[in-house]
Amino acid sequence: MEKSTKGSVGVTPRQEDYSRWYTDVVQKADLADYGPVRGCMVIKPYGYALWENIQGELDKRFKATGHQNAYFPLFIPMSFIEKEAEHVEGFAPELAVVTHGGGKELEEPLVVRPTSETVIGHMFSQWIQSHRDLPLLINQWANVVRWEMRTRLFLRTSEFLWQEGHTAHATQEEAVQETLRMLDVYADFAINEAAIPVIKGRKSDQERFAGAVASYTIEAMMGNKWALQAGTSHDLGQNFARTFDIKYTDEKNEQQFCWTTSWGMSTRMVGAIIMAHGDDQGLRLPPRLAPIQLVVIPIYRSDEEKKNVMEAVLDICEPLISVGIRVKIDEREGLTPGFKMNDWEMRGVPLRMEIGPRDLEKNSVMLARRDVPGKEGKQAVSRDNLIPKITRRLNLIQRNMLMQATAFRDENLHEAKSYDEMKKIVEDGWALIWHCGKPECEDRIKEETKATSRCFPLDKNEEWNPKGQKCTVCGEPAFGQAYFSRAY
RNA sequence: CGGGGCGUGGCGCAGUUGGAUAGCGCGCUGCGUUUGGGACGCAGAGGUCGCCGGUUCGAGUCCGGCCGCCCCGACCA
Repeated sequence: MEKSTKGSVGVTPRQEDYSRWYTDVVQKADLADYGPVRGCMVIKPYGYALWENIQGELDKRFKATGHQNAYFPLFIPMSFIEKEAEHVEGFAPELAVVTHGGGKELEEPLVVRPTSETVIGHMFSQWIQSHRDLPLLINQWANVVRWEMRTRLFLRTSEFLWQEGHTAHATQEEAVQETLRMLDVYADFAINEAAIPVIKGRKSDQERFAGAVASYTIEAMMGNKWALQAGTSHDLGQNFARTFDIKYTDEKNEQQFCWTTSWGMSTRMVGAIIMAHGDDQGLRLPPRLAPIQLVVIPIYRSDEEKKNVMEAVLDICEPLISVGIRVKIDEREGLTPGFKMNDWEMRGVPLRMEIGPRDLEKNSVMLARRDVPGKEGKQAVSRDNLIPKITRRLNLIQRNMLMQATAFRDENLHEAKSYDEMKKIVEDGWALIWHCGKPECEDRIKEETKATSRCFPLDKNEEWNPKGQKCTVCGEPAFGQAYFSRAY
């Protein structure tokens, strides 16, 4: 009972202070640390390993859908950013600008990329000549910088890591299709790898990417019922094609502007995983992304016991490792098994195996699930056929975490028939309303309730601007049904 | 940038109206006993008290000025 506050282990309970809980988890689970520069974080090995797993799964999906990786420069001429009117306006306040190089003032300031539509557009215009060059499907893994006022580890830092996909197409249909296809890729990744049940939707004009025709998003619900935008996909129309002169010659030998898209997912996803799954014991990682899937805790008293136990541990682990299960043996000396159990729970390892003298006698091991707290999640299993037993459990945990998160989300989605009803709902959940999509209306809602429009969910909107539906808040014709909630 | 708070070993803090060698918990090092849900004993290491200046016989403590951080508000993956 008096365990969660002892020493350097244990986190602030979520109910007491959710932000502090989050910060505690990030630091105590050893994911990240604060860097010397305001708003910049250091991603520690454990956190980076998680990011690498995220990268791996996404990258696989990008390749499978025909995209190729490339790399574009960090520095962008200021003039590039200024070319697209809405784009500058959107990004101007958060640009980091380099004015000096080699001890001299530069003729033209360089912007540290906040995103790469402009440079990539510039290059695309040189690479694309003919319809035979299309579609051009490019992705880059990179860091970007957006000067932020208030920062939080993983969720909003001045520098962050992400991937940005950039594609050019011959037709609008194809570009729209690409935008939605990549949204599906993100949703598939979130649901099946991260075990986060996201809602796919379209952003309001207010929330739309600066320079896009339409922005799509996957929205996830965090443990405090706030929303987190976990990935975005943008239909850029011909906006960037026109400003950067991305043209191709069609079959009739006529010049046409391309239709472009861009889409991104960032290290913010790590924050989403923490907040969608974490509990008062700390982090809970979905097995498919967890850097360590199975942690093994040897238990022994004497040197004699230690020798026997360690022998069994290696014996048991070798085949598991050889089939690709990510196993960690906790051989640290001078720490009790109890401490180690709590420590690895804090770090979110999905499955734990305890091996001690009693297990050797019975030719068994103890398995404990992170997603089922306490004794209930613990089970002695025989040493025979451990590979399928462990694989099965990891799959179960993965599925269970998705189920838990889905149940939690669904409990907190509510339709609101009136503005008053909506006000109540968004205090502690997401409200679905008919919404006009007008910035003035959204501003008012935000002012009065602190909630913002998250998205017009695709599965609840067969068509935009349906006849006869009125905005629940202002009474103007509705663009569609939209979720509103507090958001990160 | 506005409001609130805070800077003291790695972390969290205490330090009274100025007073002696700056203390406590956790962590860290060594040794021993422990080890199936956050072990214990003993012995150690580690601090220009954010920075600069001032008042004073004497400043962690008082005054002034900087710097940095955290929380709350307007922008954002």
